Amino acid sequence: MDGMPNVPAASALPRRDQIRREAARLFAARGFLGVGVDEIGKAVGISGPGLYRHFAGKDAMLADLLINISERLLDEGRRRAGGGEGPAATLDALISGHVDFALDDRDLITLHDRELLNLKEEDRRTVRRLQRGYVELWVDVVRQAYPPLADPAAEPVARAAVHAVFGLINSTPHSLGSNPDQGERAALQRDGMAALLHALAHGAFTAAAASTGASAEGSASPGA
Amino acid sequence: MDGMPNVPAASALPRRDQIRREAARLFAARGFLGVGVDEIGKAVGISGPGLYRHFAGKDAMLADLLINISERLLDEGRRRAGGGEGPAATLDALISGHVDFALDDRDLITLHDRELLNLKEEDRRTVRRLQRGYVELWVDVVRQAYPPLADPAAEPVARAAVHAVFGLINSTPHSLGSNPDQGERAALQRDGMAALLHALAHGAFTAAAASTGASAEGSASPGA
DNA sequence: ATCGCACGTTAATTAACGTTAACTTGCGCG
DNA sequence: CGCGCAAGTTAACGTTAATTAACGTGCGAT
Repeated sequence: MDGMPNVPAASALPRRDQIRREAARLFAARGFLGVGVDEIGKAVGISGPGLYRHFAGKDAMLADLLINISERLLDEGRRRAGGGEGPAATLDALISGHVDFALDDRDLITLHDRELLNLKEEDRRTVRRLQRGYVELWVDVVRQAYPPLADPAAEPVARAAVHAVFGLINSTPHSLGSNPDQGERAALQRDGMAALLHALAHGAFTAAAASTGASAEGSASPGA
Repeated sequence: MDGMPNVPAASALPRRDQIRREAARLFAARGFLGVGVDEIGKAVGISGPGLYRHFAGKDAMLADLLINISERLLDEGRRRAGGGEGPAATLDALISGHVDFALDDRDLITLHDRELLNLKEEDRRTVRRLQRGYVELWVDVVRQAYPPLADPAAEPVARAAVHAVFGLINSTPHSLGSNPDQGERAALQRDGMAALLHALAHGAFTAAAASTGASAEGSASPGA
């Protein structure tokens, strides 16, 4: 237990990470319960139970993926929120970060809200805590960027709008063409999609703020 | 084969529909592969294989649910699109229809884009054809309502925006409080959420149109 | 050289699940 | 009355999947 002679840190891609990537791809494509461990093994060149040298079990792979993505989202979000710029620029940074994530880690974003129910209670709580932190981060920034949403009564509106914008940005997997060679019909390229999603998110928040300023923004307003 | 003496049409809720509802609830909660037929049976008061008197198999239940929801969406969409009003009013009608659907049939909306991969090839093609028709309906109306999007080069933008707005509206299951008695924190009531989603969708489309009018809207625009 | 461990392999174990078989029951109708 | 069928029941079957056991192999360090 002296140095670290056994750690293959110099290897191009550690087996563990290779498994992570393939597992994410397969889980995203066919669902956690829809892929067997043998299939994951085959995807990384080893077969079946050999995976158990690297992960405690199939559940542990999913937990690793979901916890890691949630942590990365939250960390990067905190980093961008701490940029010391104005609320508007901060919100832009948050949006860009999330858009990049959705475009570059499509598999993980898909898993992130599709497979939460396949986690054991403890891991699910962990992920949910991280997700909640991330949402709160956004809610705070959005309310600073749009004064009408800063009203205490508008807090549920801001929160719902944040969730909705997540759904908007995460819609990418459904609309982006799969193969890069030829668009299935004529899909947008990555950067165009990023710009569009950014604009859409902005438009949604602007509309949320505008809708709040008008009539009843509180809890129960009967009638039209 | 004379009249129809055997059809229990007068019953309060035909067994078949009861199964549909419970299966949708369970599938949405824990995934198609995550619930067993015994569990579905127990939910409707019969046990296990008794379901096979009403459906050809578990696959058939999911297919029934997904095809039905896709048909309902498309039919209602066509109905609202044929209202003979202006493009703006038509788009409003489409949005309202989809919002109602997302709020009132949350389970089905969840299944709609979560469980498509668990269908057999033929059923999957059927559902995809219906979904595609629904998307085309929206794309046409959106492009009429927002002239900048009518430009042929902006067609991919319009399509992506439609997908994104679907993701936005369908985010409801994640953000709406589950139990009606007491909001888990302080969630929006149904009508408030409907109004908000409507406004957000509008804002997103407006932003899409605005973003198109400005710079390069074509395929590849290098640089910033 | 050889000990020991990281990393795999294949075979066995166990549990769960979808589906089918064989059998019951209650009710409408000639 | 008693036929016949819709609608269930429980038991059995066959498959599949996750996990564990038992067993190899190559290499780095003493």
